[in-house]
Amino acid sequence: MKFPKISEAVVRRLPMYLRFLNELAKSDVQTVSSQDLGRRLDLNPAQIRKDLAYFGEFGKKGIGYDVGYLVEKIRGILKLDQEIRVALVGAGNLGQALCNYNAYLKDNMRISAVFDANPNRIGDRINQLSVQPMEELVRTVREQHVRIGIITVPATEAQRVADQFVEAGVEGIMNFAPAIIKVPSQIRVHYADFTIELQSLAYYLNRGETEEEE
Amino acid sequence: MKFPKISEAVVRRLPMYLRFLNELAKSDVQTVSSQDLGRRLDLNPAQIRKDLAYFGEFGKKGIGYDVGYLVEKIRGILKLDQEIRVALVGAGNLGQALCNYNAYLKDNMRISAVFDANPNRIGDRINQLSVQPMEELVRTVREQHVRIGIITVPATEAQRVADQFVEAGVEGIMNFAPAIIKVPSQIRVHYADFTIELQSLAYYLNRGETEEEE
DNA sequence: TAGATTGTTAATCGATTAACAATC
DNA sequence: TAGATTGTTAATCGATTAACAATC
Repeated sequence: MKFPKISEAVVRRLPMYLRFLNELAKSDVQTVSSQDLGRRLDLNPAQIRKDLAYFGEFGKKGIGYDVGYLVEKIRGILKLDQEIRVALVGAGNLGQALCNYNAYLKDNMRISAVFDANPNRIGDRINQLSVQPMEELVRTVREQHVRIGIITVPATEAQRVADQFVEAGVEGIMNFAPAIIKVPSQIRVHYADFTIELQSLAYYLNRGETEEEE
Repeated sequence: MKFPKISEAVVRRLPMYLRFLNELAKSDVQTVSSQDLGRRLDLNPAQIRKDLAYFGEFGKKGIGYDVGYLVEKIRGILKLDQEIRVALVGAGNLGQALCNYNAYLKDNMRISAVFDANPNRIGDRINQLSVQPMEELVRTVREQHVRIGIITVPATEAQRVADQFVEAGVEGIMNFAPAIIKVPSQIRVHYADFTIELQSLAYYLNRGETEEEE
């Protein structure tokens, strides 16, 4: 199941398709066309067909795509047909939020360990999990076959945590800290950088506007 | 200060430049070249020069860019030279995390009001702010001249909250809920969709790998 | 059969990169 | 002056969209 060189843009659309398809499945919709998908997701139908066609012929001409079948296929492509273990470092507000989201991530991703550098937090229970000290990270991650590491620590600590994850052998890192981290090239890093999102949003505000109707 | 049609990609790089420039300024670095920036941010220097040139001639040939001057310019472009008020709806884990981040967003964005639909949370204090009931959203947002709304509620409630923000006159919305929201076209929506980021990360994992050295 | 919709090729559009004259 | 680096034009690359034959 090897695929050609797929662009990042394509890969990032797959989870969007999946989410909508899951909604459709829940509503017992059997079939969906690229036009339906496009209307809902604000995408060009041709783009959707092209995206899917990179991975196989999932549709039927004249009919569209079988919802259940397409869900299975996309899950397979994204490797969500197996459980993927995740570890999180930084049990602060954001880290706790993500742990509790666990339900949300249910789509076969599971946070299976939480770590923190603050001794006061060690042993705290977050959504079934007990917060562990940093010293146990490498061993635990290896033992549990954790494949993705989530970083929710201050920017100054991000690189250090990333190094530990790398040492422990994770394959991907999701970094919420506002910092660029350096890792070996075979390890994939995705950023969730809230500040950048918010600052770029500011660009689109209307200039000035401090004067108001009183 | 009106600019030509700038692509989203360019706008999203500006905050990255800003962040690194701020670091340089703190280290008392006077001057930076597009090559320095590119090395650090993993971008092509030509791209950086081109990005900046959309907005003016900020550099000196043979020298580079003055760090302090460029910081001021980018802040102006992003409209961060004025305080931008932000309101947040959903005082759950994630909402609280973002409120406490307030320090981080200090770059002239300030969360000035927090709302929640849960009666038990009304009046709770989060980082100086008292959680208000949804009924007060429209009035408060108008009074405080809030320009950006942050949504951190469950997906099922996201559209309802967005509608309220729109009614109250915000100019931009930052949506953390895993749901697409519909708003009038003059209102800008940015998504911070953690699930999509994580699922697309899974794509890049190595297939299979459940068998391990034991 | 007529209508709908896919998969795919070709056309278009836009973004990134290279190259270089201008100049500090 | 020689070396460095910008701003900008031209070349390249890649992604999106249009179009349409195949076919359910």
